[in-house]
Amino acid sequence: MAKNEMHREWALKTRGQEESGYLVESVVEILDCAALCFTEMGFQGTSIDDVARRLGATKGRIYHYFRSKTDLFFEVHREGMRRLMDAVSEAMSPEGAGREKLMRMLEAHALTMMQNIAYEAVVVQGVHMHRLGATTPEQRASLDELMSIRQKFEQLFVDAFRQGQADGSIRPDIDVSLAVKGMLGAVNWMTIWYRPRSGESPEQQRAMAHRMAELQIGGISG
Amino acid sequence: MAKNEMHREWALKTRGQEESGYLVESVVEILDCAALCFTEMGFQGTSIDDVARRLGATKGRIYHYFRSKTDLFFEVHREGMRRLMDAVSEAMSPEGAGREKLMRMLEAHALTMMQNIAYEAVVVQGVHMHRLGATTPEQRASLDELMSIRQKFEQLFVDAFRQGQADGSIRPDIDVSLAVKGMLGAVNWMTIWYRPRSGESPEQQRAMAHRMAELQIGGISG
DNA sequence: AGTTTGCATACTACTGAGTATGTTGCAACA
DNA sequence: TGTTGCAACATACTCAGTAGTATGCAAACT
Repeated sequence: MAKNEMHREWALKTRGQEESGYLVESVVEILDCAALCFTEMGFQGTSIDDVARRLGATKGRIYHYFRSKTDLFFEVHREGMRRLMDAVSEAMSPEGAGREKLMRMLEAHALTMMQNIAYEAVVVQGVHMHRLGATTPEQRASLDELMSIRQKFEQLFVDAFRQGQADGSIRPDIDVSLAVKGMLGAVNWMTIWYRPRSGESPEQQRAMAHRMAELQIGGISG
Repeated sequence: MAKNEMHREWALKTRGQEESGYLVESVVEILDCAALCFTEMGFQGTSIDDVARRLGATKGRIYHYFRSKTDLFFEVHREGMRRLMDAVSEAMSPEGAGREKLMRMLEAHALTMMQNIAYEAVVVQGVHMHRLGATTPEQRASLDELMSIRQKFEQLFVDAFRQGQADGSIRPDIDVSLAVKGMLGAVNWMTIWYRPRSGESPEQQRAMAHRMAELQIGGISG
């Protein structure tokens, strides 16, 4: 097994029944610290030594599991996207009018952002990076893969939107792409300003996510 | 006059009647190229040599006008904020119901983003950087100043919102802060996906800005 | 004629990604 | 119970890129 496949291997494992329970811990710790560093200082602003210092370890440990800094970033990104995708997919399942479905999806999106700020801030950064000049072809390939997932993610919202227009719960005269980009932008922007307040309960978080979704669906007119 | 004051000096001059017309061009060229570089590759990812190469010049030219890379970034940011502030301030002037006023402001914001993508993408990046660990105290001071302007900017929207709630044109039961952050997030996110299409007319741009503002105000319910 | 402006050239000092090479502990044979 | 092998790191090093500086130099200004 190639080094850089270890984490993905682990991801597959935990989907099944077994857990090695040791290697896992170590890799997750690295990912968590990396997510925090990338969130606080950006990709270029974070050095591998920064991540290592935060881990209370040295570069050796990181390069033992990840081939490069870019690889590390992508794995954090991938994990963030996975959490988002899972949450939104689940919110889609109980069918209903498109408008309500879309709102549930938005709410799930917002809540996931709030509960995984570090990982999701990296995801947002990755979307930024997409337009940035590619470095190596290998990196470009990884980035393209992630953007393809991102595209599917956005498509889920577009589909729900169209369904809502079809069933009359959403105005038919709207530029779907623009509307979806607006809604997702509002939610993604949370990575900038939202930080969990100490002692904030999950109920409070859910309430905020709900209000955010409501605003994007219903507007503000009195 | 200190080196790093040259551009600000210039900004003040153009506010008056006179223009030297030579130094100005050179500095503006640098700012334009810097804005493009920072937008495409990020602050940390851009080297001074990159900006110089894009200028068809060398470092010497840049360091002749700017004390440091950070200084250059801040000046681009400052210019971007100035354009935003000007546009939104003007949109505020014709008074009216809060809802319409807020919508005009949002539209002006969106349009300015579209017409100054490079500069405004740097502004958005700067907001990101705010939470990032400060480097030198001097940089921290500049950044704090810019964030104070940013705060005033956001406050303009908050005020308009409250006015709308007072005059009944906006629902009174809304968390103002959350709503404003959502709206501004939707517009700021444009720096990610919007790129002017070749041959796109100002009318088309205005139409898109208008639709974006409309969505944030009126929602999507059918 | 001397000074300043507006750059270019050449150099320094340092950071930081990636690598090569230990070192240690556990585990599975033999 | 040695001992062999490998995983999981730590240590030490290389080397390319880069922010910033020192200096040169022609043209413009005074």
